[in-house]
Amino acid sequence: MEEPKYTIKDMSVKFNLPSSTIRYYEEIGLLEDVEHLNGYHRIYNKLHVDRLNAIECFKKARLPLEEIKAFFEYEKDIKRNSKKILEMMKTQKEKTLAELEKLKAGFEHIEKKIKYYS
Amino acid sequence: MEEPKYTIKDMSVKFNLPSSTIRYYEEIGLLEDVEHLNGYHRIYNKLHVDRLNAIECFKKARLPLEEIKAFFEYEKDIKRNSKKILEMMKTQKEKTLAELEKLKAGFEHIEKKIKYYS
DNA sequence: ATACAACTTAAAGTTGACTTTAACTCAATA
DNA sequence: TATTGAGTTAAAGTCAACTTTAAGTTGTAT
Repeated sequence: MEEPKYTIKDMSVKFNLPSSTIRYYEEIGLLEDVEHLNGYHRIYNKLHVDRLNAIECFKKARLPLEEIKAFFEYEKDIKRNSKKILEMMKTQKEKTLAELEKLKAGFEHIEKKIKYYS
Repeated sequence: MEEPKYTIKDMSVKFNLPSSTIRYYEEIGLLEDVEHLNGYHRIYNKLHVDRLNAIECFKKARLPLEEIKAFFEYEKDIKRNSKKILEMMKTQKEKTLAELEKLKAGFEHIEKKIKYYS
């Protein structure tokens, strides 16, 4: 079975991201080893799909792209870096939790306004 | 009883915001009618404290400052605008809810990583 | 063969929410 | 009275995360 390949348009549709953003992620090193057909058109594979999925997850948790990139760098040598990764994720867990609390508080403020103006 | 007055430093401490940010909020019209002592030093009152509290709540719900400003504008004529305000708040409720869902999903992704690397 | 849509690059521009800078003013303390 | 620390203004700068632009390339449909 052939490995599935994707054009930038495929990826753009799959992830609902503009092509320019996908190119930008490559430029800043978030997407690596992108094949260029005839040294020109980009071709993506399953690894890139997985990578973009992970990026989207981390984005939801509000990790800055630089942090996400660092994570992938560490992941290249898990043996050496698993402790560092764990530390990083735990730090991020706290931050995300704090964000969640703030957002919940904000949500309740909005709900109060809705009650008041109903 | 005298109405309590606050310097910009008081407000900065009270809200844990840099003075420059408080000045900036005035500049973009989020804080209004700020008294200037001798036409110079800013003096804030209870209304400004209330206003900044509301701003902080809306910020937690991730309303852009422009939206927050629009809300305060509408609030100046509640009779005329209560319907508009309600609509605005309901729209925002949906957005904030969507944000909450995304953040929760992100949080779970982080938790998975922590389990994996523990 | 040619037109055309879709892709490419590098560089510059955008957005929101501040922050910093420089030059100045005022009030309080030594 | 002189200095100092806090506050002021307008304007420019910063930052992350993109987006747009301009000029060029390539594959496909006529």
